[in-house]
Amino acid sequence: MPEMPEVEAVCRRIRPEVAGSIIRRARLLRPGTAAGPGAREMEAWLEGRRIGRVLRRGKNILLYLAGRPEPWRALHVHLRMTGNLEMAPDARMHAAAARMILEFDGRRALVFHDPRALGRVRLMTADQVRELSAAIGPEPLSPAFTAGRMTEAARRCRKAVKLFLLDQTRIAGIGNIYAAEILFAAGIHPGRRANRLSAARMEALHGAIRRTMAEAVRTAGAEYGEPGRWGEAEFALRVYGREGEPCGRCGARVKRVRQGGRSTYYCPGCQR
DNA sequence: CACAATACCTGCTAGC
DNA sequence: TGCTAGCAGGTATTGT
Repeated sequence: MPEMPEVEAVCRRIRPEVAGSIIRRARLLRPGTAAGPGAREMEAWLEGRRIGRVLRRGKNILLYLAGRPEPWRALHVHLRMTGNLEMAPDARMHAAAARMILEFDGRRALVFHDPRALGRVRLMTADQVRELSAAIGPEPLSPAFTAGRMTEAARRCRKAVKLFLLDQTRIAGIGNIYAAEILFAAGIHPGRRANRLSAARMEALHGAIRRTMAEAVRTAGAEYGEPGRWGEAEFALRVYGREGEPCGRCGARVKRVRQGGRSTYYCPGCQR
């Protein structure tokens, strides 16, 4: 489910409780959830560690763990489609979909919950964290993400612009919903080739990415008093999930097409 | 290399 | 009511 704005909201929500806490006990409740080396090994390394910073890069969550005497590591969490991280007041109280539990002092725990079990956790060395970050494109809300830099990336991509937006190596954090909303905001047809957009459209696309993602971060964050909800109620979706409904701007029926095996929604009147 | 298709999982719902 | 096909906000892997 979560795209960058929802992942950011998860980080903001758990950070005050998690940062500075010591992991008394780590439990991986499903073998496949731990990517790479064994789950038992990972649990053993985690126990007794203090969590430092809680950072996000694209859709990736990194919980930094003090090493001493060995070098620090980070617990990398990817929520994929249905994952979520939540604080539980009591580690014994968790749903069937709990995949990892990090128990802190006095029963408090951070629970990785993931019904569909596509999410992954992995212990990373400093080098692996650097590699991960280097493999991902710029954060859309960072100063580094300029119209110029985006245009350069797009010029090298012959795919449909919708698929360009979803490619994490080019821009970090955009997913299926916001890609559709961004293209609606920019007035660009999702099937246009990324490398063939005019300079004016590159500017429009860049602006739409920044505005849409900024708005989504605000709305996803605003809603986070309510655990388990993903911000869909606050952010006004104009095309996503609205197949057959009239476009709020021009009245044409919203269309759904398949791109890269996934649904794309767009307004044939507004997006050319 | 770039790109497309498929695999990975479970749960929900629209339609019969 | 009960079944099933189709779909779900992501990405690693495999194939062309």
